Amino acid sequence: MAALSNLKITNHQITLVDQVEEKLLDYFRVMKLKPGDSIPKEQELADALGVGRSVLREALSRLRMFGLVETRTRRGMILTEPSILGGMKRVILPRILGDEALFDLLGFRVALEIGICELVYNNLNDKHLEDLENIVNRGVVFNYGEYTPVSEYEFHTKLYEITGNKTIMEFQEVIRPVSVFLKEKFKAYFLPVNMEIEKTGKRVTHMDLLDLLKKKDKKGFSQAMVKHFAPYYSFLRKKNHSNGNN
Amino acid sequence: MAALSNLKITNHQITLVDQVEEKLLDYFRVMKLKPGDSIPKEQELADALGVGRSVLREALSRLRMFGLVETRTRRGMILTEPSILGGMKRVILPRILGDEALFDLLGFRVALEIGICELVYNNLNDKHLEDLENIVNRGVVFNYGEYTPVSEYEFHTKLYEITGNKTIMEFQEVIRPVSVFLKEKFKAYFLPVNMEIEKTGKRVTHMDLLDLLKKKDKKGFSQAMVKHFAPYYSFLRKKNHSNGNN
DNA sequence: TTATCCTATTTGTCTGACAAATATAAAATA
DNA sequence: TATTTTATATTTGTCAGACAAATAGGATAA
Repeated sequence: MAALSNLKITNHQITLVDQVEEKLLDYFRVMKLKPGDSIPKEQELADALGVGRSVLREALSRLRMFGLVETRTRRGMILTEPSILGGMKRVILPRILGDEALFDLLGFRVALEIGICELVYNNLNDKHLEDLENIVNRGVVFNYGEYTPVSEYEFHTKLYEITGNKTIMEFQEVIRPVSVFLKEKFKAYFLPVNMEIEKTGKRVTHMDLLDLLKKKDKKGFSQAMVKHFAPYYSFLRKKNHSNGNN
Repeated sequence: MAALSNLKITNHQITLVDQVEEKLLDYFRVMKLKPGDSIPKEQELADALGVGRSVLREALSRLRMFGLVETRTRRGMILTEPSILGGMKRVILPRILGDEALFDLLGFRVALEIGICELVYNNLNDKHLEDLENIVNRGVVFNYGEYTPVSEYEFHTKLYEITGNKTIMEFQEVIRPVSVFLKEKFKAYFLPVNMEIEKTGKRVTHMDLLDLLKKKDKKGFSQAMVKHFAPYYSFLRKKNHSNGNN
């Protein structure tokens, strides 16, 4: 049923701070507080929860981190609208995350990028096409038909931007280091794949994608995007990569 | 260029805790620490950074929250592999997030769900088909051809599961409250849309999706998924929804 | 050699203190 | 009286010290 119930097997014992954090979030929920609403001062909260101010502050520190609460001296604390991916940003440290997590993130990114095709197509206007054209025209290919990281970045960032979805845009920024890191770490895999694609002329270029958008060919665009990401799909399908240090 | 550079305009002044948090993350990066590696004890870190132990602990509390560090009494602290979406889980509080953020999350979810089609298709095996069949067979429709939340949940969760991507699965769990909340809040929008779909016989059912998977019709499956989510797309296209309180 | 106990160390928590900032009240000025 | 300035009180940010609980590692006993 709940396939993910094993995610919360926290080995380390639950500390007071954890409990207070939970209690605070519950408090916000129960009181139906909204951004802008003020919450009691530290001492009051600490007393109400029966903990020291330091414990309360450690819990508050967590909530402050993703902008769920804001405090100004003497003015008390107010609830604010949190940054959804703010927390994620901090823990995306490719050198600390294990390969499995990194692969999952790459798969996540690729899936999302395919998934936005519909949104891109729905939102597309002439200004977007013009911008994309400029990006494609100044795009630089550096070896075996691969785009430079900057060109690649500009083009796909523009696609995200066209969706008009800020969370998706932010996600792209957060997850970029992972793609860059994996491409570098496993270049022994990607290089020959790219050479093969180049040789067989099967590459889907940014220009191709743009042309399909210009032609208002929705299905063609979606399918071309899938092809464009083919190297990643084949990479992810082979789960047993060596460490890339050969 | 950097379309998101305005994300960090933090109004509130940067506190010592924020700085220490940054310094700690830098320290991990620079020292190339990996999960399992131990880090200096609190007092040493505090002294090294020239701050009190309480400030250091507030920063550590944040890192502990996503499982980036773990501490055991007397045994010191060790780095651990963080939970990528752990932070996100905490701030997805539909009643606190604004409508724009909620819409963005819904769009994110729909895009991702469309995007996983390729991964689902790639990973699909007979056991998966059997499981899906069971889920579809015991699925319950409750009004105007709409599935009950449980049936809907089971089917789509299974699709996520087939991808074999833990981050994607976890994401589904995190974001579910948003879909549920929005569907309830804006049922005045969704109800007539669903009635219309039912009347015109254009509904793509879970059975339809399963049949396409059985037939190994990849393109058909992807396109059917887009149709299956049509109500959401049309909902998101109309940005100026009233508060749903009419 | 193995099992048990002791001690020192480290984290978790509490309390009290003070500086900095500022909302509010009080006082001074036009 | 209305407005500006000043003073006070309050609240957060930070530090320091204390102690309990847990336990690693050594000392001691079997």
